[in-house]
Amino acid sequence: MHDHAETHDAAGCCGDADGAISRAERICRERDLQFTRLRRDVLVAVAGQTKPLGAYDIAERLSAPGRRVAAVSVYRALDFLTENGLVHRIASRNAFVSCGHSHTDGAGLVFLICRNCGTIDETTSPEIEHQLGRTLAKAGFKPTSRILEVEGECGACLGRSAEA
Amino acid sequence: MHDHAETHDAAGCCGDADGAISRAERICRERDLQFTRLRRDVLVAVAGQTKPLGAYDIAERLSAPGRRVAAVSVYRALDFLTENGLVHRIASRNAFVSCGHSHTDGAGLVFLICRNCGTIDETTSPEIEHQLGRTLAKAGFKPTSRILEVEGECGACLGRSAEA
DNA sequence: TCGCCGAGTGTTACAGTGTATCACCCGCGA
DNA sequence: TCGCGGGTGATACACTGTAACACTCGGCGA
Repeated sequence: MHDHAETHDAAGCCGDADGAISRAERICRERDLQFTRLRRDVLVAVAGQTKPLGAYDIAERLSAPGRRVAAVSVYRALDFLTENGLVHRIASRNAFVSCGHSHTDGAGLVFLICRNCGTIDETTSPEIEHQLGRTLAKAGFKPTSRILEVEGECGACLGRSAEA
Repeated sequence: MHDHAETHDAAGCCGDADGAISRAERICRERDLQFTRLRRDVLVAVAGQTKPLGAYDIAERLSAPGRRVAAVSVYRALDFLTENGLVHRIASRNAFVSCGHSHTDGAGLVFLICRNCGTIDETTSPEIEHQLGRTLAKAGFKPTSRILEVEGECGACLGRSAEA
């Protein structure tokens, strides 16, 4: 897992990598999929961050003197993880974040990307999902996937700039 | 302009390149910006399509035996055009489409991307915009820009597959 | 008129992102 | 034991985007 696993095992300090891992294990067991070492490592790398990581960043992090992880392998692992809803791709950044919500599809997922600190937050809004459904129906469009990403300044950064 | 300009000058046949051009000319006049040949050519190339074009596609289209247009130049023109709301970037495709709506920012722009035929449509939904505003406010997030892209099957393709 | 300046463009080089392809390993069932 | 399929390693390559510098051209003040 990671270096200071003993000092905490709940959510918190690092994007809750442990939680993501156990969720992944459960999902793979349920769907009869392999949760291999590479896939686990990639998920840990992504989950240990609130900022999005590029595939090449991940490859670099996982590579050590003894082991070289090529970007291709990372992409394959990321494909697997995104297909199973464990990580999300941030289209506007060409980067990936681990999924916080154990999320029911169609929850109206919104990504909040902070211009200032680079942190990515997720929210959901059933109302947006509902309105979007109406809009699509009116347009005669049958959706298979959607992305909603908002860039701006997060609450924490707003607070910091206000007090300065 | 384009080859058969006389046969029509309204909307229609080719994504309404002419309309886009005249809108661009007006905007540049209003804002005291230069609507140069390169910028016009790039806009024409993009506006003549309902499918999104990559920057390199555009460069290729604009290049002719006598003139070579480098991708860099296209990127610069695209930056200019997107800044002024004349074209939009489709983040999920790394590609660009011309903007149909003479659009007031904050209209709740939605891109509908057809999996099947590749066509991109725009709609707007003030209701979504409204809900999104509420959601962001609740999260304490101050937005500067947003993207909402939906992938799926467009009405035309649904019709075609139904009749088959 | 001369020279400067700034915007736009051309050009080269390069960094970052993503995919195709083939080889290899390894577990598993026939 | 053999073959098979999924996962991985490795190389090569295509596509996307940016940095840096040179050049042109029009405007403007000395």
